[in-house]
Amino acid sequence: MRILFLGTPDFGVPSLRALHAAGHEIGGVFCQPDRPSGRGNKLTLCPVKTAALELSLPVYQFERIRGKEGLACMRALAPDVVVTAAFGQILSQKNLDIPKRGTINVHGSLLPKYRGAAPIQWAIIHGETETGVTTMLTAAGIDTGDILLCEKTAIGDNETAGELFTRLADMGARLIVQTLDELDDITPVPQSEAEATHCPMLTKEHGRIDFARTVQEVRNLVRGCDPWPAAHFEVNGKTIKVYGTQNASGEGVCGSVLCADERRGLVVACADGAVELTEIQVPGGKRMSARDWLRGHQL
RNA sequence: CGCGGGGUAGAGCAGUCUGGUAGCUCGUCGGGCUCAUAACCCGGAGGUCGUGUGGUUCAAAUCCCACCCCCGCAA
Repeated sequence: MRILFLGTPDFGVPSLRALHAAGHEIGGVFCQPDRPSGRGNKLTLCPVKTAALELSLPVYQFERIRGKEGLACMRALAPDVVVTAAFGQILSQKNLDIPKRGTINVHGSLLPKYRGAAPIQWAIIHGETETGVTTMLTAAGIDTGDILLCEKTAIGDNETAGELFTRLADMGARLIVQTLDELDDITPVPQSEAEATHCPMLTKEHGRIDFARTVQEVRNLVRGCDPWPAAHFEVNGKTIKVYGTQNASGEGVCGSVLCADERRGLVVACADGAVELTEIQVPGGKRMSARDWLRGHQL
């Protein structure tokens, strides 16, 4: 089938590679425009573009794919199917009308739960024990289209968003290939609006740790915000990022530091107990074990 | 030329401003104490101070120059 692939960040890369490897004709890869980013504000290519160039596929970038130029470009490429994977722009009905056999999206959750921009992180933050990937026919709403296939997976007790992200991206790649293979035999199933939940795009503010919550909730936040935006809290005007935790013993006013020495580690009181922050990062410093950091610093 | 912090022993840091014998905590090795210990005491090993056949100097971790690498913010 002649496919147009729309994606921008890492999540889409395995799907793009898998479709290419499966022998599909990829008429074009669309991604967000290159933007200045990173230290020094250098112009940075997005992961999907980098992968597309490696595969010698033509890349198209539009500020608004819904715009006249974007639509014209898509039409000119005459796709059978459009595949989207974390593209980052919302398609209009005009975009959706272009491919003969429809637009299919790969999403990192078990729809209709966790519609929206950061389903993987939110699933962990909310303490879910199971998630998955879903392929669906794209409709005009955000992640509201009829479901084609889905695959479940358990979330590990200590699994971080970054780790789960990688696993789901690979699962999504297999699932999108399977979906296209079996497209004629799959009956699309409408989503249950009653069960639908929507999650917002993650911001740095979402990573702020509220020690008035339970130990488990704090630990879920840390896992779900790793590696970005990183769970963090302020002390003495410094932002300390937290990447690793474990249960600890102790009681105290929520947020109070119960101990901070290299022997006992960095322990903070929460609503129903205490949590040890085992891996941290301070501004300008590397990620390191809290005990290492405490050898040379005081809190 | 977006803003900023940093590279010193296996780990984490101080020392740099004000140039003058390389320090601290931990780990490690050996010994001691203890019913015992991640406790305590004594002793030891371990460093081209990011790189430079760079500059200044009687003397450079420290001042000057160039380069490499790591990281935070902002996007």
